[in-house]
Amino acid sequence: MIEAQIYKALGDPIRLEMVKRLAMSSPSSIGELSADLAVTRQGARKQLQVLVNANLVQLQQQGRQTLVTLDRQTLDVARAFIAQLEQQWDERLAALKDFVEGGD
Amino acid sequence: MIEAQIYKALGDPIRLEMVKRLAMSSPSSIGELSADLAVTRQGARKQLQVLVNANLVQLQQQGRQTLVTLDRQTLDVARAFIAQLEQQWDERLAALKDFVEGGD
DNA sequence: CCAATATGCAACTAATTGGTTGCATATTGG
DNA sequence: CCAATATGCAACCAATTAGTTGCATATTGG
Repeated sequence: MIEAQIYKALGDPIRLEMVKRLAMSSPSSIGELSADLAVTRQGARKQLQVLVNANLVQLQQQGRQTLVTLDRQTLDVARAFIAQLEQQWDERLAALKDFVEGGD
Repeated sequence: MIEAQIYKALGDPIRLEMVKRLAMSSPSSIGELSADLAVTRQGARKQLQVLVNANLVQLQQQGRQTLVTLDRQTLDVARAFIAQLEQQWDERLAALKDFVEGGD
């Protein structure tokens, strides 16, 4: 279940906030991304690493700061998987409806 | 961050497997849903409760068994939120491209 | 009626996660 | 050059989660 790790990474308010910030302004430095959260810089850094491990973001050194870039492809995997579940659900529902309505 | 709880619930292989099964055959009984997983029935039941708490599924008593139904609306919230992030990303990217290309 | 079925609840342990503090190190503006 | 900036790494503690075992209870087919 490759996708599980992605959802797990998104399943935390701090990490989701980081992803939201990146959607608005990517790349950001780790410092920017960690500002004004409810945790220390090092706490935020550990959360960021979870996003890195899930391939939701990528890091790139730049002088004394590190830039964080959102990985759109991984977001897409997450979205597409849910869309697929929904499609299966819808198809089954339609089939059931046909069956119930019978020869109408 | 209401969505975080939903992703967190999806962020586990056992729970994601349950959701996948439900997309194929909902409603299922708790027993069916818990069969052939790598954990005991009670272990599976605890995982199922996480899905209930995130409103991803609903329970409904039926005689001696309990039926589990997938909640499509909640899946939709999860999918739509990611889609929105992607859209923001795309818009920013387009704006940046326009800026770089300047008066072309 | 009663054994088999389907499930629930609680206590407990082990593993993982979330967060902190303390210290080290590389880069850079003035 | 050097103080300020931006970051990393490791040890540690607290809280949450994952999973188990053991036992209780309601429903139902024969």
